[in-house]
Amino acid sequence: MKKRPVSLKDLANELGVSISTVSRALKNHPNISPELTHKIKELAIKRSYVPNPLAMGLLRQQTKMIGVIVPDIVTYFFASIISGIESVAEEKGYYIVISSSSELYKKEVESVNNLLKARADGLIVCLSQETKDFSHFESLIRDEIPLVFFDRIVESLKVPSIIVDGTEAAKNITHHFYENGCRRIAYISGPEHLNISKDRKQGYLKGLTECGLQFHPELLIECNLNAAEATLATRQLLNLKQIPDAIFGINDTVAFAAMKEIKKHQLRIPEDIALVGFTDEFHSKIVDPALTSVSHPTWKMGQEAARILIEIIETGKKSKKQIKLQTELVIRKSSLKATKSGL
Amino acid sequence: MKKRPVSLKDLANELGVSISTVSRALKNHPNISPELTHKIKELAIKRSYVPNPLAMGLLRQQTKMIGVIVPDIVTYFFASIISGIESVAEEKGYYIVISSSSELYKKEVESVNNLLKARADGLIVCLSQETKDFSHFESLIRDEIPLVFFDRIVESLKVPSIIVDGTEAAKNITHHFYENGCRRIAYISGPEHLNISKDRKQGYLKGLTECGLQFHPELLIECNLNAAEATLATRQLLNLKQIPDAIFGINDTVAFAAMKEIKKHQLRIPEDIALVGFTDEFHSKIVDPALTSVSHPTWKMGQEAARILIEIIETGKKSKKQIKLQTELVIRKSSLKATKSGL
DNA sequence: TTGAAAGCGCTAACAG
DNA sequence: CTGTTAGCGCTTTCAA
Repeated sequence: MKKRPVSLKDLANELGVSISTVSRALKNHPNISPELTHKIKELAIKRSYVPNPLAMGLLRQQTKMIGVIVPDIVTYFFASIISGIESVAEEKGYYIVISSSSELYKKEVESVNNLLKARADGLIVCLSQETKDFSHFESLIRDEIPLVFFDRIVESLKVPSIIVDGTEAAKNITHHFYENGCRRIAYISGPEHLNISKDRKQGYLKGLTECGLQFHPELLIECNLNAAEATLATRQLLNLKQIPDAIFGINDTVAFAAMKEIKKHQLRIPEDIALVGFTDEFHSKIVDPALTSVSHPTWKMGQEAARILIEIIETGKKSKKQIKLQTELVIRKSSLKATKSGL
Repeated sequence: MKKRPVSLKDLANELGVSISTVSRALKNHPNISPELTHKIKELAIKRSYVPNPLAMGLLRQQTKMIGVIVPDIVTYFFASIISGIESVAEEKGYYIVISSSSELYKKEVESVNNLLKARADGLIVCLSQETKDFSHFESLIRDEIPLVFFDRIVESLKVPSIIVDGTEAAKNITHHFYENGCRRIAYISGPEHLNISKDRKQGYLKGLTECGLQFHPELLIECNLNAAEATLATRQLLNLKQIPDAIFGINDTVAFAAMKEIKKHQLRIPEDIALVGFTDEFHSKIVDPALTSVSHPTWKMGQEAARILIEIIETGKKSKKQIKLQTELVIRKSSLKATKSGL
C-alpha cells in the first residue's frame, strides 16, 4: 500500500497556518511575509512536497499528457522522432504517451479513442499505412483537440504538419543512380493513398525525365511497407525479361528485403543492381553492402511537432502551419556502381 | 481552446436529477429504477460522456499510469517487451509512460524522479548499464511505490523481477560452438556489475569446462554495450597471436559490430570465425551471414512484468517473486562451421 | 498579511 | 428509490 504523499494541508497543519497561505508562499506570492515564506518553503523541501498533478489537472482541466501515435516503435526513424518530441515535451512540463498503431487502421482508431478517454491535451500522429478514412481525426478537430501530423499526413485536413521534401529526395536518388550509370531504375513504392508514396513517386518520375530516361511502368511496383511484400515486389522485378539495374525502395525495410532477395538471385549489389533506401535506419551501415539511404532530420521533426502542438495547446490559437524539411542522401556502397565518382 | 467535455453534472442538469443518481445509474447501482437508468445511459451515450480520469484519480489517489524505464527504445528487444507490458496494461485499464535512460545513470535517476512527480502508480525498470548506485530505487521502496525489474536487475534489492536464464543460454552457445568444431571460443562481455554479464559469463565458463576446453583469459573481454567498444574489443581479439575461432557477443549490437570488424580483417564468417549474438534482434536475419542468436520470450517478459506490477498495485501485497524464463538458440549461418550438423 | 470558501468531477456515506 | 453532503488537493476570489 502506497503511502499518501504530503499535501499542502499536511504542511499547513504542521505549521498551524492555512492551506492558502502555504499555497501562496510556495509560489512566491508577494503578500506573504518573507519569514513565513521561508519557513514554509523549508518545510516543503524537508517533507519533499510535490504538487499533486491530478488536483492541478482537475482544476485547470488539463492533463499535461501528449499522445503520440506512430505506425511502429521499433524503427530508428520513429524512435528518434519520439525522442525529439520528448525532449521539448519534458522541457515544457508535458509527458508523452506513445501508442503504436502497428500500421493498422483499427488500432489507430483505438489509440485515438484511448488517448481521448485519458484526456490527452493534444495528439501528434503519423498515419498507419492502412488509414484511408479520417473520421476519427475529424471528430478530434470538431472537439478542438490540438492535433499535429508528421511524415504521413492527411492532406485534406487543415492541420499543422511536419513533413520532409520526399519529391526532392527521390529526384536526387534518381539522379544519383543515373550518374552511376544506371538506366533501368525501378521504384518499389508504398500504398498510393499515402502522401509519402505520392511525393516520392513524383520525384522519381521527375528525376527520370530530367535524366532523359523513359518511364517503364513495369519498373514501378506498389506494395505495402513490410518485408514480405517487398520481397515479392523485388522478385517480380528480378523476373522481368529485362531486369532493372537499380532499385529504389520507399524505405529501408523495403530496401533490406530487396537486398536479401537480390542476393538470393545471385546478383551483386551494386555491380548488377544498385540499391537505395529511405529514412536511413540504424542498420543501413551494418548490412553488406552498406545501404545508401536518405537520412531525415528526425530529432528536429519531433521537436518541431511538439513545439507546434504545445503552442496550440497553450495559446488556443488554431494553426495550419506546414513545415517541410530537407533530407540528405547518404551515399554508401550499395549504390556506388561507377568508379568515376571519386568517392 | 478545447471544449469542456460533458460531466455528470451536465447530464444531471439536462435530466433534472441529481449528480449522484446519474453516477449510480451509470454503474448499474440496483437502487435506481430501470427506466431512469435506461434514460440516463442513453443520454450519456448521446452526449458521449466519458468519466474524467483526473477526478477519479484524485479521489482514489491513483493515476493509472505505469512508468517504464528502459535503456533504449530502438532495439527490438525493448520495443517488444514494451509491447507486452502495454498489452496487459491496457487490458487492466492502465496506460504506460516510457522513459529511456539511454544507458545513462543520470537519466535513469531523472526518469525515476519524473515518474514519481507524475505520481505513477508503479514502475517497471531495466537498469541502465551505468547504474551501480541504487538509492533512487531504495527510496521508491521506502515510499512503497510498486516496482518490478526485468532483464537487468538489482539483485541485492528484494524486488520482483523477470529475467532469462542467461547462464543456461550461454552454456548452450559454448556447446554449439564446440559441436561446430570451434576450440578457441571468445566472449565479449558487458560491464561486470550487471547480472546479465555475470550470468552469461558463468554459462560461458561452465560450457568451456563441460566441453573440456581450457579458459584463456585473453579471450574474455569486458566492454560497454555499444558498437564502438565492441569494435575495439573485436579488434583486440583479432590482434591476438592466436586469434579465436569463435566469438560470442553479449548482445546483437555487439555481435553486429564484431561482424563488421571481422569482415574488415578479411576473415570469413563462419569459416574463420563463428559468431553468435544474444537477444535476436530484428536484423539478425538481414545481416550477411545471418546471425545465430538467442531469442527471448520478450512479449511474455513484458506481460509478466506488467501482471506482477499491477497485482502489487491493486492488492498492496508485497512480493519478491522472481521469474526466470528460458531462451532459445536460433541457429543461423554465422555459426555453422561444420557441415555434419544436418542443418 | 492571512484565512475562509467555492469549485474542478467524481464517489460514497448518510439522509430522507 | 433518490438527494444531500463531504472530501480527494489545489487555486483563487472574497473577506477580514
